[in-house]
Amino acid sequence: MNQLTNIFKGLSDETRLRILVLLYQEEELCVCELSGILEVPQPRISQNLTKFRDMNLVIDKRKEKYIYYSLKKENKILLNILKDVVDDIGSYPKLSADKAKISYKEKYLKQYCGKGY
Amino acid sequence: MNQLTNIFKGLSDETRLRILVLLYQEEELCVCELSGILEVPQPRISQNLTKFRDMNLVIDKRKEKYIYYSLKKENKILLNILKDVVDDIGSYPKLSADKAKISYKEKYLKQYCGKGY
DNA sequence: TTTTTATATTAATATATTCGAATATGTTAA
DNA sequence: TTAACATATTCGAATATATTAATATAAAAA
Repeated sequence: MNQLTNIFKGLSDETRLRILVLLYQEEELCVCELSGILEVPQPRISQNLTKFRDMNLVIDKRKEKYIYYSLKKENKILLNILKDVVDDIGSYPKLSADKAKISYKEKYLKQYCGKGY
Repeated sequence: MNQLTNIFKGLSDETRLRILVLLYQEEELCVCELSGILEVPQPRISQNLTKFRDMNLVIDKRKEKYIYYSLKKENKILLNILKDVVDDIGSYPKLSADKAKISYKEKYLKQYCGKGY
């Protein structure tokens, strides 16, 4: 039950909610993409992702310079809750705006130079 | 979106989650029933219910001596989330135990003497 | 009216959270 | 190796939240 209240605590902060909603909509995102899309300083993104990892809500995978985060698919409750939110995303302009920015995510890989990742 | 993170904040505390889960499963409960079922002091129940009322998550209705609280049916997001939790209530022994105690709720109306309420 | 019961509020204190600044670590590229 | 970049960690200040005890209000019963 602590696991459950912790999930809600995770969702109770705007930045963290935005991160999780983005990860629900996009298979994986790295720290700098999240920082760029949300316009939130990198350390804050990183701190929150660390908490999520400690809570077993996300996993991380390094790909060269970048570390990509994605939701743990095993956590059904979290996925169900995020589905509830995303199903109603039209009611939340900020979440919709974040989603729109996913298409431009490469922009936030500052060193991106067409190498295919 | 603040409304949304506030809902999650509401759910992120064990006592508050238990209150909302009870109200999801039972049309209405008064303060002393909640206090008795959860074994949590009355002022704490009352304070949390006041916050819920301020957030438009519950409504209250006086019936003689007692004040009964119930969920606002308009808040679809909250109801959906509570459904997710209750659908998996078997995973949360404390929530299941609370639910079982609903049958004895009259016990917590200390002045109950068979008058039909 | 006085007492009892149910609920709400307040004040004091303890605890937790958030955020930014500074810094550290790890990786890649030159 | 050094420089540049991506990510992580630590710490302190400001703020928010939780908890308890004491007390207030309001309705019902005596």
